[in-house]
Amino acid sequence: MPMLNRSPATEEEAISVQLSLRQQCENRSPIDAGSIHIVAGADAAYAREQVFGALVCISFPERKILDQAVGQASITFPYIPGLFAFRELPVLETTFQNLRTIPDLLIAEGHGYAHPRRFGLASHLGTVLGVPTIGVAKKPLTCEVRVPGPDRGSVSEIIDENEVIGMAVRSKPGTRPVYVSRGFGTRLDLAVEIVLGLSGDHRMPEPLVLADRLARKARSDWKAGR
DNA sequence: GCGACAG
DNA sequence: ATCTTGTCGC
Repeated sequence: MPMLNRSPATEEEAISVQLSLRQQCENRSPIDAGSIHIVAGADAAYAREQVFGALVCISFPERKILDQAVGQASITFPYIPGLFAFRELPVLETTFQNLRTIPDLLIAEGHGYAHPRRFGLASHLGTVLGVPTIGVAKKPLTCEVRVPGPDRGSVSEIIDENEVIGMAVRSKPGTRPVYVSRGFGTRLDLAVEIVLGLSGDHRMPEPLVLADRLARKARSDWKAGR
């Protein structure tokens, strides 16, 4: 089954795609925490014109690795803040096809609703795959955030245009907070709950740490064999 | 116009 | 994200 999706040719086209898919995203009713048993993390690593994707599924809340997959693609879109999804989406879709397990929830590295148009990578990926998602980013995108308290579990709201669009979460003491938002089929409170349930050993939730390592390994394996 | 700007 | 050794600090 060939993948006929092309990357947008212009920024304007990319933005209109976001505005269109956003409607579809908002249609999906949110899942609840009780239905989450398998959580996946998604990440990518770059080498020149190649990008390597990785997905790792773990059990929740036990954190046992259940399945994982990698994928490779050529880069087809530049990095533009606000349009980041168009850079990583193709390889993550390919990687998802290589996965044997359908996760109950997918964690993307980047923002979901906490986005200028409320449709970041996490929202976009979830909408395209039909899998509930949340976004976890290392930095806020557009708006500044109050700093949460020093204790693990402390949170502060990310507010834009008088709306709470995400949460800064102290996932590990002594490190900078992570920026959490809902994606496709999820709510912010659940997103925060999951992040706190899967972090602590590291600042980022475990599935993202594992996916990051796997993507880097896929890249080094590729470099070694050429 | 200038600076900011997920990864 | 990536290019990259040593180094300051807990």
